[in-house]
Amino acid sequence: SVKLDECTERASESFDYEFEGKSTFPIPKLPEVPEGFAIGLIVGPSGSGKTTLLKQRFSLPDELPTWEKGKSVAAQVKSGRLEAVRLPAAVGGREYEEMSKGEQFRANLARMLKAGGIVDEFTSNVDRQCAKSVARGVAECVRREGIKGVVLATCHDDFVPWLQPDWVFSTQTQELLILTPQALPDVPGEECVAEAVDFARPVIKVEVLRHKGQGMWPLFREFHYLDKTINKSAVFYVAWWNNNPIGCVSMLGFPGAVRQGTAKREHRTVVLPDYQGLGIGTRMSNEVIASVFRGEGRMVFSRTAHPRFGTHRQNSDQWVGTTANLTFLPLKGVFGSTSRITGEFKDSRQKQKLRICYSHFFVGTEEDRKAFKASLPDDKREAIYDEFVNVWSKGLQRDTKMSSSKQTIDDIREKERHKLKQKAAKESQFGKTEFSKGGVNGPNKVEGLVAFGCLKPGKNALHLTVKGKKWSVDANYDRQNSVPGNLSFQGSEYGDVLTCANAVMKAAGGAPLKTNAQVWKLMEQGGKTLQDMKKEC
DNA sequence: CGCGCTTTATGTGTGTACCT
DNA sequence: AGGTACACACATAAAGCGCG
Repeated sequence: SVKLDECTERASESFDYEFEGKSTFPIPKLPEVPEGFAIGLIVGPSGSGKTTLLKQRFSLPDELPTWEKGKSVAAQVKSGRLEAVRLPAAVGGREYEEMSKGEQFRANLARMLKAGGIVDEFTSNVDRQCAKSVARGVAECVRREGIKGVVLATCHDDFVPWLQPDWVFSTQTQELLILTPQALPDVPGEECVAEAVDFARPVIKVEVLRHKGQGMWPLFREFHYLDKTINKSAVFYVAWWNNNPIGCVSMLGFPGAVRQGTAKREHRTVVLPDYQGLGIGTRMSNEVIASVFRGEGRMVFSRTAHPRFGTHRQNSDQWVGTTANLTFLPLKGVFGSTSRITGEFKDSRQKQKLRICYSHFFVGTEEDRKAFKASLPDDKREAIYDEFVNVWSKGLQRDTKMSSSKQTIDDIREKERHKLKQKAAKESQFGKTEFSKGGVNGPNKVEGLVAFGCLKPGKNALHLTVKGKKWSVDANYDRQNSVPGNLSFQGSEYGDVLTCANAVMKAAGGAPLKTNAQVWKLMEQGGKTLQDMKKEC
């Protein structure tokens, strides 16, 4: 627990992360390790519980070893230890305080090479070549002297072959690997020089590959900022840096009669915490989206609540806003699907309703668009491309309008919150409704609210019996004064009546009802059952 | 192997509220 | 009365998975 101050609040806000001053996280569970082991290794990313585990299971000392002033480090460690940690004699002759951080780490390591020695942040302070060399030195020393029970924790695992530990535990996958130590390999270019410092910005080469199935989602799900679910039909892409998966993107087909399988949308995008802040997320996502756009000839939509992602797209000429840009999660009305979400993810969805979300349409570069057009099916090329240009130009219009209105994100958020308040006021006036997946719980649970959007006042509505189930609506309802009248509704809501009616119409070979007006007409005929009407078809 | 289930968020069509 | 903005409901493509 920490005290909430302005800085913490601002930090949590800019990551769109709700923080109430308390954070909890599960401590990894380490199974029993082999009796009498020599070296154990705990591996996992920063913040995954390595240190906590060391404290709980292996009594990690709170303080580092103390060093006497005016006395060389070499004089305060056992013989052979400096070689083991690859500290040159010239360095070992110095006082502890005169050493660099990397050298100090190795000096402390030299002191911990004893039975039950516990070392956190193993090789964090040295370059990777040196790490391998140190690992080999430690392994040699431990084997030579028959030291038992040394446990090292680290966020690297590149030196494992040179350490040959008896077991490795991953705090990320919670897996314990029991190993049989093998002969130690030589470290190429074994001499360990002082840590090289490179101020040049490194080039990060990330490869994004399609991954069959969703087997890798569990690696990323914990780090998705809102939601841990993934759609079963999501096509999954993984970003690799060297041989490490560092992020993922998934794409879904876009539903809708209008789109007719011509569009896709982005679904889940995650960059693992250790790699965030490098601009990988937006590039990775753009790469996948551009390839779907160019190669598959699909228009691409994407909706995000993440401020960085959204802002990037707002400022990019490769994206235009859609009608849902800069709104809260659409509240599909009191009967809408979002209000029916139950179970494990209800809370995260509820929170999402209070976030400004960005919705964008990918338009790419000139070159992207050429490739997109080229990959469209011949017979529909012009039609789909026209549609693309149409959506694009509408988006541009909206963007222009939006930027000329000079509204800030805060203004929009305030406006959206106001809307929610009004909705809540209506609910408190007419009572809150309860929903289950199949519709409304029991009869009469929806009075008032159902009349808001669905039924005309003063008209007797539909009385139906379908498959033995009774449907009746008596909508004597005074809309002007917004007071629920004598409304009773058995079965379900308007949408279900429509669906139900259409099902019968379809079975009977009639035209489906398309408009509310048609449904009302149907309702006005009151007294007839759908089965009766079916006979008339 | 085939079928059914599951999931998402858009544009469109429709109705409603509010302003001038 | 007309115009604009807002609000809500609807249909739906697609891939994997469980099940028979």
